[in-house]
Amino acid sequence: MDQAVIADEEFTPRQQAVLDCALQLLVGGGEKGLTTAGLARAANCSKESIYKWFGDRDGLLAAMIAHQASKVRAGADNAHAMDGEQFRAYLTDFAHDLLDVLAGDVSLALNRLAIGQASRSESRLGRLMVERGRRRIEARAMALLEAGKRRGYIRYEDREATYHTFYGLIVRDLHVRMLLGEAGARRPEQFAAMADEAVGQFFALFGTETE
Amino acid sequence: MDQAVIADEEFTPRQQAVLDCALQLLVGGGEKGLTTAGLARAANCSKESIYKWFGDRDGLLAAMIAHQASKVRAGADNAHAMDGEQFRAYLTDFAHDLLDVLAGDVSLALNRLAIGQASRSESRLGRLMVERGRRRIEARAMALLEAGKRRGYIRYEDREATYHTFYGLIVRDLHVRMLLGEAGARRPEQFAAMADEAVGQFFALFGTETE
DNA sequence: TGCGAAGAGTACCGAACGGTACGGTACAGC
DNA sequence: GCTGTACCGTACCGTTCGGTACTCTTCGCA
Repeated sequence: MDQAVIADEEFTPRQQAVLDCALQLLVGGGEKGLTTAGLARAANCSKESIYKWFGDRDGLLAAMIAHQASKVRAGADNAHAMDGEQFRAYLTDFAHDLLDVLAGDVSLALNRLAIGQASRSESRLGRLMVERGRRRIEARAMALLEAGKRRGYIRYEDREATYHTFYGLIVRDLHVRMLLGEAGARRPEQFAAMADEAVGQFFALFGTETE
Repeated sequence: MDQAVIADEEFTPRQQAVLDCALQLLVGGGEKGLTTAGLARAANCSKESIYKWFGDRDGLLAAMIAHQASKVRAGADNAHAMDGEQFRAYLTDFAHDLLDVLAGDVSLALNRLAIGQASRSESRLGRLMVERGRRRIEARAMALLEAGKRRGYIRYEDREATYHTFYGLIVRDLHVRMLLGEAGARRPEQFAAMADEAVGQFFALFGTETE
């Protein structure tokens, strides 16, 4: 809006290396751990190059978000003829992947960064975060739900609302608690069980088999 | 832990006024909008007094959280003989109150602050935030669930898990989206409908009336 | 009336950070 | 060999902010 929006165009390998280094610094020390001087030192590049490539600090942060989002690949949408068991397995996979993504170090650090800056400037980073990171996995879920409905495994009226309910059943308050740094909230070994339970509840609400 | 933990003891009225002013600054400008000099100017007090009262900046932030938490009053737990309709109404009230609290300006600002600082220092503020703000409303919900179970309106095994599911049905991904500054996420006029729907889904999962 | 505590207002210090400028170096193309 | 380009490393600048010190006023109290 106020500036040329960072497009999907790839950065040079050198720039990507710098961005990865920046992400690492951000994960390690939070927003205060990511300074231009520190990044230049850690990435063996000059501050001048950083400013030449990304404009200013906000441009760097936006580039980091775009770069990280470009690395997340949406799971292939194998919507071939699936039976009910496969559909349930796909939903469970999605739930598990969602929990894994949200609990990732880089994801948490970037979300913390975007949230910390959300108060002012109408949150340009927050918008980027939602559009780049969220839409992708959301689209995967939407396609999955649509396929399940078409085959009669589930029924619903509003697809968006249904997805949001599914999301709530999976994530609950885990995301915010992880963002707050609550150590007990990150238990990846329980993600499988949590995904199973969420899918079970989702079928209880929207399934067509029993009831 | 590392310092004398701020207890519930009340601050002096003068100090509370300063804390309220600090909260206002935080709401208005985010973390960067809250500086000691700015607070001193806005609250007509001296920086030296701020440091004398609260120690350092972290102490001020912790005091702000404690102060704000002390203002949130948990709804009276009217667990008298209630019928199913009343129980459902209580749950709906809880859901609506929860959405209102999470969407509040001060709550969002404090959560953003705590999340922004959660990366380092093992998130002392985050812990404070969870313990002070969350436990209270959580306790109210727990008591409500317990009463509903005792009277046979709902059934469940794990009370904590049941509460978390209820929370997920109510909040979905709204909280994080509001924290990210997504304008479309704050629609207080829809909170009533959302609370209704969440309670309906909750009963579909845990209710005993119509299987 | 004198005294001491509390606190406002201000000046100040040191450190950190964003951003810029400059010198030095490797390399590609001619 | 000459020149332009890209880039590293570093020094530098202006600003901001956390935190401290000092003065002056107010007010309670004996």
